Amino acid sequence: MSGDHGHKDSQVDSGSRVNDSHKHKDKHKDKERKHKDHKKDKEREKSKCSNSEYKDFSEKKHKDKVKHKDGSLERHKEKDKHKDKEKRREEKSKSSSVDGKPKKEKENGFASPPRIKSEPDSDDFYHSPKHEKSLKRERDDDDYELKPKKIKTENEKKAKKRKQEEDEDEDIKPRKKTKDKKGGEGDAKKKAKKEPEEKWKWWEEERYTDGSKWKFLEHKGPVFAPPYEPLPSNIKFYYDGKPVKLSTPAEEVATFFAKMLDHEYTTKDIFRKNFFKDWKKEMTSEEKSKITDLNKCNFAEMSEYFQAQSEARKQMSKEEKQKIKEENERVLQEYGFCVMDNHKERIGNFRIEPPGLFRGRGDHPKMGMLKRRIRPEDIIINCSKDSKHPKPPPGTKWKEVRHDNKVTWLVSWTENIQGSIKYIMLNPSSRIKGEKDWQKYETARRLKKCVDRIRAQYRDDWKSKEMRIRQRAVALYFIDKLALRAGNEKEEGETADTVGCCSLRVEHIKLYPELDGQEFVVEFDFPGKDSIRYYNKIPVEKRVFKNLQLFLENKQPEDDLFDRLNTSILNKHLQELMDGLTAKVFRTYNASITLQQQLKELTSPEENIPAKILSYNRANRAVAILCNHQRAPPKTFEKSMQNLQTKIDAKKDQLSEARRELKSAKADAKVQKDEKTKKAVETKKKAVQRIEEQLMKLEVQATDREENKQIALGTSKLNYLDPRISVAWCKKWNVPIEKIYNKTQREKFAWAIDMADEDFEF
DNA sequence: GGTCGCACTTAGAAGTGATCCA
DNA sequence: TGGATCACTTCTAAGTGCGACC
Repeated sequence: MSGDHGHKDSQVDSGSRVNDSHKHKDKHKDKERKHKDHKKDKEREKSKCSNSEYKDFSEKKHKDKVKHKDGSLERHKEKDKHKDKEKRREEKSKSSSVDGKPKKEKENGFASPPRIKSEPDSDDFYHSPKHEKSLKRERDDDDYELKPKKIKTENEKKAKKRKQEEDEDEDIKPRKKTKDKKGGEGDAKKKAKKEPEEKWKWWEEERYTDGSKWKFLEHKGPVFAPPYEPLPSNIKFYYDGKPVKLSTPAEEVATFFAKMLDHEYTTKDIFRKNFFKDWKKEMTSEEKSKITDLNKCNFAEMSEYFQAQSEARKQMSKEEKQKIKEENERVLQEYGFCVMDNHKERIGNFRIEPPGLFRGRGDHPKMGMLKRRIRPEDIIINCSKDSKHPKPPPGTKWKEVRHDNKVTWLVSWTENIQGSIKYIMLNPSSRIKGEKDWQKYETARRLKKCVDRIRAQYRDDWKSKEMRIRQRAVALYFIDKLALRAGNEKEEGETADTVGCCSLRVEHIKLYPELDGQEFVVEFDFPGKDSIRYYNKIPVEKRVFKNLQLFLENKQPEDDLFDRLNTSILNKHLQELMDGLTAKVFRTYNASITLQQQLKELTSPEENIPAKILSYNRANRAVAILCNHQRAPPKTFEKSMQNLQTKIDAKKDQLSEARRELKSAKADAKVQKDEKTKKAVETKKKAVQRIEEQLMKLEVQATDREENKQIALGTSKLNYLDPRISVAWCKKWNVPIEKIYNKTQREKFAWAIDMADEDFEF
């Protein structure tokens, strides 16, 4: 079968990974040293491959890497770069307009021009007075894969829904007496009553095919961070043992540090250095001359004050808490929704990020820098011309109001740490996100149809005369087999040193002709996204192994493993193999196909619902391991395991006691032979059975928790697993969908829940 | 053809609040 | 009833990949 690519052997069972925030030597890197052997290398390759295509690429790479050599220029360059970016953005905004000719957009299978249809009014809609015309769109008939299923009649649908609810009830009834956890089915039923009956089924409608994302967009703009509230006068900051009254801007930045005092960050040298540098920029000249050493600063009183405040918040009365809740709800109702093409849609993040200290992951060179406060003057608003534009706070103005319907964001601003753009976008349950998600899984399903051909091709390419093709083929093999990320090149000194497949360096792999009884083993050990360690030992095919040996020849540890390859070359090649194919599609495909296979393998028809859910979680876990989705073990992990073990021990004692009682009851019954003692035996028997079941449950829970210690299931569930596989599985085995997806997840995957039947095949 | 900016997805951590249990 | 625990939500960093531009 196309989907089977040995994942189970290579990673699913790989128990050797460790979650370890990767500590990185500051090896990275003297660029000249890094490439000092390239000339030699190139000559070697020339003689081996008699290939001319490869030769310029490494030179180019070399040139690029040298260009930021002078660290002293970085800040100026950064400033200039930001200015440059801003300028370009401004120019772009001038030229970008909904009225302009739409640029060609490649949308897999989205190909026909839109046509506005009339749509009946509904409570779900939220009309703008300026926008009365309806915006239903037309679908292309050729669009087979993404074609929504035939719309059922209302009666059919209701009957089916009722039937489903009845079926679910059957499952739910016996467990109703037991715990009714949040997100559990009982709860879900209660909540379902509150949810509006009819949700907008965007997946049954036509899609835009001209590259536009919307025709009408209206929103209230962002919610800004609350202004800084100065500390009470009795809370002091001390320098060198003496109290120092700070100016308000300096005090505000000091509080950012004080709030993080308990965090490991504040012990890190880079963090402290960056913080102090940026803090000084906020100080008055007098403060600057007085406060010269961070080690002499004492933030303890501030820190205690914030801790006390946090404690006080926890201790607030019910009424006070309720008041805050209501206020939050009011803000949500006002700012948390927008109107996009006649539908009220939830916004994902409508609050502007508050100022604070930058928390980069891993050994981030910029950690501790001051994330400045974002003001209305930094904000670009995106909405439609004919909408009611959001108003800036009194006395301020927006940087710009733009009407670009080729993008999905509502608000954007440029952050000051990396100079990148931040956005306010819609919630995952929105049409715009859902369509994209659906499309992603359809692309992955198309890969399924041609993956055998692609695999045959890259295996063939392992023998190519051209080094660049061999490298491409080996890299693709890793991306496919190990679900590695593409590995874009990164600007040095700007971010933590992390890599993906194409950016692997020699130091990240070790080759073993034989290891633990296996031939041709490759050991990977590198910091991946978010500086999460990827550690894996896998046996590979001989030809891959030989190729890797060749790639490593005459290279230094800090040299690129694939020096003839980058993500752009790889993706260009993939695009030729299949329309819309990129490196990340392999991750989606392999994750989804693994889930489907594992579910088939692990689900036993005779199992009860909890056992089936355990099987589902195990299948999900197999994918999480494949994708290396790790988490730091919860701080309370050891303790909670200990508590669970105590419970298990107590339950075991209880079981022994119950068994003893049963034995003695049996003995009594033997002697007395009356109804009363017989009944007592039955009661004791039942008690033993019940305790045995409880014990088993606790033991399963312990196993599950232990297996999940360092594995995060959520990421794969939300981003890589085609939800239709899970929905079909639930329908097939009568498992309530609420057991697999919580409310938010059900909203995100509403399209899949509605359209997938039990016989859906990825 | 390469570089860079932009738009968007993917990611783990932190924060919050509901539920459990002594 | 209140503290502990855990599921869920929010936050925002860190990736990918496309396309404009030089």
